[in-house]
Amino acid sequence: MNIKKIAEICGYSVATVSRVINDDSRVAASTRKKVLSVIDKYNFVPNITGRSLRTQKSNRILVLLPTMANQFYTTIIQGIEDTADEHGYATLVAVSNLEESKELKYLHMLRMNHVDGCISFFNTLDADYITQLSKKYPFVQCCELTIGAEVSHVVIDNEKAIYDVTSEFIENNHKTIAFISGNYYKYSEISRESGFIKAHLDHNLKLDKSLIVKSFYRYTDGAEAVKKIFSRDKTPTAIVCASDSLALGAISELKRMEINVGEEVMVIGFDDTSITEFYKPSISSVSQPRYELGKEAFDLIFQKLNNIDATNKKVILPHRIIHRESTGY
Amino acid sequence: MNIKKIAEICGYSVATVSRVINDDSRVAASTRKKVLSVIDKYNFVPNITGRSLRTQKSNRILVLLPTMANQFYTTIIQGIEDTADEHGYATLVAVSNLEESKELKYLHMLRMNHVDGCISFFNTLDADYITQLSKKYPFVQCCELTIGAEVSHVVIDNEKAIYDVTSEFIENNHKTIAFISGNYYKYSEISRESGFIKAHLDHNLKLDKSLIVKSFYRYTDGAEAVKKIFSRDKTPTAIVCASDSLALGAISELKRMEINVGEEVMVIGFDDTSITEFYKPSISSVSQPRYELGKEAFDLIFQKLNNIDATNKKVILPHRIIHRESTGY
DNA sequence: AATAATTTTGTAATCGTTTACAAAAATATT
DNA sequence: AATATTTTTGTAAACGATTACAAAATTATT
Repeated sequence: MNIKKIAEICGYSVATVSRVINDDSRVAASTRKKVLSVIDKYNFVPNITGRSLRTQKSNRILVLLPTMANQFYTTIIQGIEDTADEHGYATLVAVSNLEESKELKYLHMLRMNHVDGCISFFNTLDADYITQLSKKYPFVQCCELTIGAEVSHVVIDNEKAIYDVTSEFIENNHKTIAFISGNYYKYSEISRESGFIKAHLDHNLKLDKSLIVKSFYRYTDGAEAVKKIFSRDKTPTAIVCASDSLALGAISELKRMEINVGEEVMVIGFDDTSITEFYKPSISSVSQPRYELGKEAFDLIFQKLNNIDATNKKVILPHRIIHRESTGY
Repeated sequence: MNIKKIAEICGYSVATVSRVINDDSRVAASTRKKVLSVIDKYNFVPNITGRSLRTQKSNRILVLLPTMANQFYTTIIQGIEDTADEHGYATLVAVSNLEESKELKYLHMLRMNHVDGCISFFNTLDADYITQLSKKYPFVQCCELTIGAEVSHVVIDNEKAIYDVTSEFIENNHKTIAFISGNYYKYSEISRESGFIKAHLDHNLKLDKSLIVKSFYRYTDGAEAVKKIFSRDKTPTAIVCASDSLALGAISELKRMEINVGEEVMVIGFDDTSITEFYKPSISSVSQPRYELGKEAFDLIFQKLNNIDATNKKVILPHRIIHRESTGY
């Protein structure tokens, strides 16, 4: 079944049928009614390929993830998908594995009109490239951003999140606080670290830089970091972690050392992935509004889809600090 | 840049250029060389929309998940994606949320040629529908299957997995063993339960049906199940769970009851999701070969993509039982 | 009632490919 | 050298939609 057959059955031209489909005002009410009834009867849905070829639009957006293996993304994608669906867009998910070549390959889909826009969660490409790309194609960064790039994005205030967490510890009389983070030198890491430092400054607490440990985000890296930190003279009474996996590793090492987490030492993670709730002790964490991040990301790209020259918006959504056993609750 | 421009630059017709692109043998070697150099120079990639319209193929497959919120799927999808990519197929991921209407909506993409085939992880639709669908469109079930449907699928031997696990417990002298499962009445559940029962029969161990508890797959359901089981006279010394989340809930409840998991009571989960390794105690589990399941699922659909009448294959991949602290290792 | 203005409909080109079929060129056979 | 065969190339029609533009039908204005 295609538009031509529908047209034949109706006794109108394909142009008229097409106008009905696309809600074009210049078609008589009576005609519209007849055409719609035939469309309905045959369950006709216009072929998206034909339409895409003609309109040079695919009505698809690409979601570009650094990896699939992170619980954190699933709810965000759901938010994107639901919102995209409402606006008649399909969502395609692809994974770059942090490889620039794969990233370029998928971004090539923009140039080829295979997708109309891209929501990206992490870019290895530089600010200039991203800026230029975003001038020509609807492009939005979500949760991470390329520092210096002119592009719409939606994030939480990573600096403030860690600032708040750290300040809370300081206000509860913790004098020695450690910070375990990743070392990709990306926006989220830089701003989280700066939040950690700022909290010390604002509360006149002297900060020993050796309390800041950086490695990767693996579970084992959290454990290693704790070993390192606790080989110092003055050991911390609170540990701020830049991810839940780091917090998990840190806590399991502390348990091995028979240090009571939540009493002797407080630990907090980041992202509030499902493991935080189930672990013993349950892990306090900074929660990002995942579904809303996804929804907002689509809203942002939708503006660009309708007008590529729409101004770049920088949206910041609120985070929440969730206290569980690992911070003594 | 399009094929017409390339043709002009080369001084050949679009037909010849198209033949070069599609590795058609009837083009002179010298011509091929010239055309390829121009294609290379301009970085030309044929427009997939134009091609799709003409060939009535999209070179895309759909992966239909019941939910995104399960770590279990990520590696399988990676396996599908990598293999699909090798064969020039793009992978689209969609989520049904177990709603029949959404499932139908996405399957409609098959009829509309938006995708060439579908790999599905759970179907709410009945065997007849699936059978008919699979006759007309490349369709493969992965990890789950619709009992009675004639369709290619790839699974592990769920019955044998639980049979092996249970048998091991029996052989290690456990006399009272509980089984906690979901109650969707899907293939995996039915076969796992039957493996549990069969192991008892084959080892002449009497089975009290009240030791089989069914609910959902949530963490809390595992905890509830343990409460129920331990309110009996004769409490079990081993618990077989149909998922890791159930095992997690069970273990945390046992801990609350101050029962030593891995010594007094053994617990094993299913799927070997990342939490199993990190929890305290670490959780034993049945591991499915996730990447290979994905790879095989694509291989199966690839056969159907090339010949819709290819015979339906039922592939069974090997599982592994991984022992950790929760079974005393 | 004739004309102008507006609304409704149709014709045909277009998007970027692939592919029957035809035509031309190259090679083989007599 | 003439003809038959094979190889290589080109022409033009599809695929299924949208959309200028033209034409026809309707309505409004005089």
